[in-house]
Amino acid sequence: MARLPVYLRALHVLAERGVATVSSEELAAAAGVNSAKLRKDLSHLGSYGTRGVGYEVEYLVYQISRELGLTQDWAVAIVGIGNLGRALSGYGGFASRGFRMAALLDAEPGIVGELISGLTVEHIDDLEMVIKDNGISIAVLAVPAAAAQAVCDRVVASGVTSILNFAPVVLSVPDGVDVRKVDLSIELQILAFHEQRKAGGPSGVEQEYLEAVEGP
Amino acid sequence: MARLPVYLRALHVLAERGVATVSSEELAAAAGVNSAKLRKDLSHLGSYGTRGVGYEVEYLVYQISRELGLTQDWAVAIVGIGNLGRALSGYGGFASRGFRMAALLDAEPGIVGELISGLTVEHIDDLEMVIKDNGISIAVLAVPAAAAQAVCDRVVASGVTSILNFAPVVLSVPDGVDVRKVDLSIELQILAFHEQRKAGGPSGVEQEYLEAVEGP
DNA sequence: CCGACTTTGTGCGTGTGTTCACAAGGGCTT
DNA sequence: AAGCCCTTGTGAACACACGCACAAAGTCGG
Repeated sequence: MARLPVYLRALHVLAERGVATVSSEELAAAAGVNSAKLRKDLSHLGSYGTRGVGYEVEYLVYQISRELGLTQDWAVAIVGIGNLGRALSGYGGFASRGFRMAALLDAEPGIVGELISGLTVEHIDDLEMVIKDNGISIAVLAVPAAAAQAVCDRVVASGVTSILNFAPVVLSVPDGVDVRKVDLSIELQILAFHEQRKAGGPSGVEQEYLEAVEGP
Repeated sequence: MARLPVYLRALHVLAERGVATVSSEELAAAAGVNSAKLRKDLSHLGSYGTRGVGYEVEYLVYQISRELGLTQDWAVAIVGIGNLGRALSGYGGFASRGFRMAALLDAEPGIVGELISGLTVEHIDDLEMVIKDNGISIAVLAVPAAAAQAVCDRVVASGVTSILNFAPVVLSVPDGVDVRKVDLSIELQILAFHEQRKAGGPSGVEQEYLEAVEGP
């Protein structure tokens, strides 16, 4: 389930505060979900709480981490070291959860060789070699839209089976390869949609198109 | 619907290629969804295609843009000009869709005054003034987790009703304020989860916790 | 002008996710 | 040791979204 990471983060906060046990009600509030949903999620992964008491924070952290595969070390490559790629390479939230930035790649000669977050940027021509040598199974694509599919094909051919795509295109990949897409512009558009709804919605302006196209 | 921006992007690509009309089947393939779903989405917003022909690309672009509120100009503020804030301020996908970066804010004296993407970074002490003077209704939060709720409260108090939150915390806001959360670490965790599933899943390691805690 | 073909719009069955509500179960107090 | 109270785990109703499949509708060729 996609909510497990949210629970996990809330649990980490509680653990830092020294909380030993937590009820489903409290944890659900911290995670921003319904308590029944949380209990069902946790029971679904077979983890047990104690009736009358709640869940032991440390135990639950371990169970969820294991379920998510965070008890192992994942080597991640970032392809495309523009502004976004740089931001991602320095993002602390990755390393603290078992993700190790293992390689940075770019096509721009002015960027290749640069030292960023302790890693030297390598040339994308060496992509296949870099991926195989470092045992990379997850790639982050922060490249321009026009290059995304080509880069995607190459990382898949090199053995990568999970891709986090920031380019605004729909990638096509073979079966067995997972793609998650983060589109920053889409998020803003969804906000604008709700914002407009608050302001009364688009009703009453149905004729705008004709006016814009044909003149009033 | 959250899929409209995806359709819109696909339509823009088609428009650039000079395509005049498109069938639901073609557009659905470009957007990566089922064609029946696409038709239902489009009919839901009252837009009409032509049976036997398809949808007129230009007309559909306008209809969806209007539905999403992209025909108006949205002023956006970015709070927190770290690596991520810089990447966002320079992201071209915003300006091309009716979003205008109107203000950049940060608390760090070394950053305030800096010129980034044509804007001077302002001090967060002036947040209320900046938001009101620029008519900002959407704020992007790229601040550290510890500061996020406080900043959120301030932008809401200043009249912002839509927030795009990159900080890894669950923000609490009054009714009428929309929050969308982008958590880069969560996306990777979800990928790791599927990656682990492919490799055989967490079965067989149930005893690891006891061993890790109590010794073998 | 007519018929065949294409594509939209939608009714319906199906499956999934969400929520309520409650019984089962365990701890804590007396 | 016994009963009370709290919390989990889950059964069942509900709501929603998805996709198939088809009828309505409009176009194009003859």
